[in-house]
Amino acid sequence: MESPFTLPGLEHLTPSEPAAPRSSGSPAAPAPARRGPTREALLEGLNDPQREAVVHEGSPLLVVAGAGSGKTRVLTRRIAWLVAERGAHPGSILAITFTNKAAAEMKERVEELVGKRARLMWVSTFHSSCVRILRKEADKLGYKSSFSIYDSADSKRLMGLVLKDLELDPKKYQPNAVLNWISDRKNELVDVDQAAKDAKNAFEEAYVQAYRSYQRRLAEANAMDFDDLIMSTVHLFQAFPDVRETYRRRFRHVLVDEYQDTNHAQYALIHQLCAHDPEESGAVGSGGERVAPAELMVVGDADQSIYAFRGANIRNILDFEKDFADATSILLEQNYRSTQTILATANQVIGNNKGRKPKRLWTDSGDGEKIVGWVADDEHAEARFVSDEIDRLVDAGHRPGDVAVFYRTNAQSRVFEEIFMRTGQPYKVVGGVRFYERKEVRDALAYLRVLVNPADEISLRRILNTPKRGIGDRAEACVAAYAERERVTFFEALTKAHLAPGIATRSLKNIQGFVDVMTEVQQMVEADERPDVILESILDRSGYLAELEASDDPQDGTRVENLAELVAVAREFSEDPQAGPSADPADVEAGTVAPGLGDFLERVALVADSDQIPDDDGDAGVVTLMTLHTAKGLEFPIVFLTGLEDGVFPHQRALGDSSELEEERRLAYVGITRARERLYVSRAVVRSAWGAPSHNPASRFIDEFPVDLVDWKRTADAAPRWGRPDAYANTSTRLGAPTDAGRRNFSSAAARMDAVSKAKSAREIPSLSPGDRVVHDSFGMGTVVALEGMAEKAVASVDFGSAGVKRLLLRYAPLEKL
DNA sequence: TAGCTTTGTGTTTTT
DNA sequence: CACAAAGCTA
Repeated sequence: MESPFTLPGLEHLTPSEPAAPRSSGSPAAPAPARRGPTREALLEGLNDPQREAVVHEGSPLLVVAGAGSGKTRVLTRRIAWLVAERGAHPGSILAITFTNKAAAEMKERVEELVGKRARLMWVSTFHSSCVRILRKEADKLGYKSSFSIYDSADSKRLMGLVLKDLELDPKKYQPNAVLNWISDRKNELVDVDQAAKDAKNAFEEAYVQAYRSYQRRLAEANAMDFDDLIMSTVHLFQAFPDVRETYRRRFRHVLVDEYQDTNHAQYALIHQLCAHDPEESGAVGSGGERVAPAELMVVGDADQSIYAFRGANIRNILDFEKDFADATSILLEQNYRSTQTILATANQVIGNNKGRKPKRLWTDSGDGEKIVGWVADDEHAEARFVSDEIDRLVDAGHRPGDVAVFYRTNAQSRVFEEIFMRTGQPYKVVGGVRFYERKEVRDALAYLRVLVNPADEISLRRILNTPKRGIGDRAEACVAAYAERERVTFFEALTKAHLAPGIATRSLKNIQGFVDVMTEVQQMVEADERPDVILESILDRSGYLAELEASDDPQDGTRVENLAELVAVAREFSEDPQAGPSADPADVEAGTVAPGLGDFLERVALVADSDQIPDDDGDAGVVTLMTLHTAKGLEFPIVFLTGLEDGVFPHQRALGDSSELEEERRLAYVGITRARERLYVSRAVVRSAWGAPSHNPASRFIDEFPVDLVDWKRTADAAPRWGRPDAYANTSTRLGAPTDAGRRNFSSAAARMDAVSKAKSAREIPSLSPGDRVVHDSFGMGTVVALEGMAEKAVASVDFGSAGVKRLLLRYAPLEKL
């Protein structure tokens, strides 16, 4: 079965090559005499079910892997096993992971086991794999191989244009709502025509119209959105059975991680590659020789399914045995990560979900510490508790790098950042505002995208007048109208702007200048110049960099720095021959595809979380902050689970819906099971959102914790009723004051009052000069970089480090000189 | 056309 | 509250 029949694109490769010597620090067994690791080495340290999963052959396999049960180990060992023991060609292995980080990690670990031939495997996310396929087969779908990938911001812009064109009431049809609807369709593989048939009312018909127009414009722009990447690949396989056959033939082993998070489209893709061909059993011989389906192994845990909101369908994992004939299941329940106390808590919490398959994690490593609980008066006090506790832990010999702080929503990170900044505790926020989402970075990337794909209208319009070059809305509209009328791309219309009616001569000249720069730099692209060189060149020649440098707004200074960083990223990419996630590794090896600008853009589009990889060793002194969603797949010796309040976690939106509530509970399960040794849980009695304080009851999940396993060091009873006159007493007095009874939004009106009175009473305008250190209530410590305006109108620009440079009106800003 | 002011919108989570 | 988009004026 593993005989090396011809693999597309792999003919030139020798199927076996000696494994690279392992580094001495490798945890695996010592180097074996024959090539690759020994059987014993590959199975060493595995328990029975793990071993069974590694060596299983012949039928589709579902591995139900509880949290911390060593599933990554099983996956990597199995891949190594396939290569070393069963003679599988690395190029015939497709391993799908949920994040790029997981993919990189898995690749590395397999490479440690079997050597550098592992590089021929496809180990990537669904999206990256699909892009690889689509780039090769783009022409069959009417696309060019250079198609752009639109992220949600691009999609939103495009949808804005679409809705305007269709003259739909912007109040009733908001871009995001329409896009979510379309995304749902795409995840269910419902194309425009099918959606049209399904439309039940005028409202949905309007959505369909938007869907149709949106798809048309995407195609015209030679662009796909995230969901298209999966859906189009499935459609490609459906419409071109021979193409599908090629990939079925190629991928003899398919492994899918985090299977519980797959949506219908992803399921369909796997099914097409790995299920028995339905046509095959019916009319035998009609299609000539058919290849037996690939061996499939999926790994997942229904209890960790936390992406239903994004279309993930737990059904996929629950029904695996029905979907794939003769499937085998293996259950991994032994946990190698956490203490029994932590596991018992996790088990009990998740046990409140209905209709799940029974599973109980256990460990033989002992009970460990009790869980520590804390009820704080407000979110600042909660953060202070976390900070104090970390200090204590560090004094006791723990490393800050062993500590993670989890919260439900990104916004909650602020108070922690604030306190850590104040105490000087280094920290790292994973996720949140991303490098690649900053304006200047997006602008730069838009330039690059247009260079690669001039049809990309959204990117083109973004940069047309950025930097300001005197091409206004009016001129842009004229060009757009001309493009529409002549049925040419927007870029083409720009080159022929002189033919478009109604454009001012001045605008025309500016347009020509822009077009000239773009076409000139395009020649660099065609000459396969390095991405970093092209980037520097376009930043320079477009005048973008010059505008930022000439600006006296200190924020633009950080923008320049960010662009420099982007150039550095591009340079690193250009110099890494293994870089392009887009290219088939087989092609890269053969030297047929060199990573170019297109590959760089793809890396940026699909690997946008590259800066959030928490290294194991690099950051021993740095506390990690992240949302619970981001935490999935990670582990930390010490975990703080914060904001355990009804309305925060579980989230407000989930409170009324039992299935959403169950998803929140799974999220809690994920959070709890990240902890290796110690788990802290905390909540705040009062939490301010939008500047309006709200009083949240304890999270219902807290009631689901085993009572005797949690040691509440502080409870709600300790809440201040007497003693110091503190903020809450004041707040409630103000809230209770009837003066504002006529206002619509009672609490936010009170909050506004609060802000005003603070500013009036306590605030004296601090006299500052550049270089002064200051503290801001929410941004923390910063350095004054510039001052403008006088007295009441004085504005300071303050560099808050990771929070960026802010311009603050001193009259109101909660700023204190140090 | 550009800069300023006003208005509105968002806080789930991500490829 | 903070930011983006839209609207208005010079």
